[in-house]
Amino acid sequence: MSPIAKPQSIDRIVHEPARYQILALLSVVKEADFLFVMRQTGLTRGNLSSHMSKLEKAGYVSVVKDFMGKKPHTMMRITRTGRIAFEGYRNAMKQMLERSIP
Amino acid sequence: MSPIAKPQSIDRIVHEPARYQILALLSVVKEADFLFVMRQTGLTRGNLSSHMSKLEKAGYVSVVKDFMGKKPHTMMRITRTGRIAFEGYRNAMKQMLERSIP
DNA sequence: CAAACAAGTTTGTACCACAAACCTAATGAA
DNA sequence: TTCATTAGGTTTGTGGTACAAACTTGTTTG
Repeated sequence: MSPIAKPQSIDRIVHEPARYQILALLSVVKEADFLFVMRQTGLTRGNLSSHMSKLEKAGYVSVVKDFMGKKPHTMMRITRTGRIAFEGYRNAMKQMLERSIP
Repeated sequence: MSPIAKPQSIDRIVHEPARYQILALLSVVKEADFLFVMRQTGLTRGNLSSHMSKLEKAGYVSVVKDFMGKKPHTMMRITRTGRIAFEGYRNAMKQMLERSIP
């Protein structure tokens, strides 16, 4: 009966605040383009790009690049897996924050 | 009126789950020795040692080394600053987890 | 044409979490 | 006594990471 249970299975992909923000945003819209996400989250292009890669590699978002007129245009969506991971993280963290602290 | 507010000021010292665990434990006891914290958290000696250093450097815990009989004995407590940081983190995270998600 | 801009990607840097190796003193076996 | 093991930690080594700055590729503007 340990008073402080272990925060087992904190998903490190979601645990990073910048990525949490991205997932939180994508979880409330059908899709969003790169610049929109950049402005909403306040991330720089470089950071957003690398966080997006990590999320994509984890299968948490899908990215579609096409052209809008003649300019490249990157759209992203949260995947089913990503949504499950996001919700799982929220629940795990809520438990951790409530647990056994007077 | 951004739907996803920035998780401004997530304290990175507390944000690491291992350190959160340590602070959570220390927040409910007057003091604890190294081995007790090690067993409760499940951390290895090495990891606990380095996390303790980081917490001490941040001023979040105080560490007192003396001898118990002839063996070294390390006691730690959470500081006032540490308790404030810990509570602040919990509040910030709770807000982040509740905020604007349907 | 050249210079500036748009939309991203890659590189460089400083840090970090964890495990493995190490250290110092005490104890146990022979 | 001498050698190995244990106790209680600390230091080092490694692989990874977040962020900013530099770069890329194509387009628009003067």
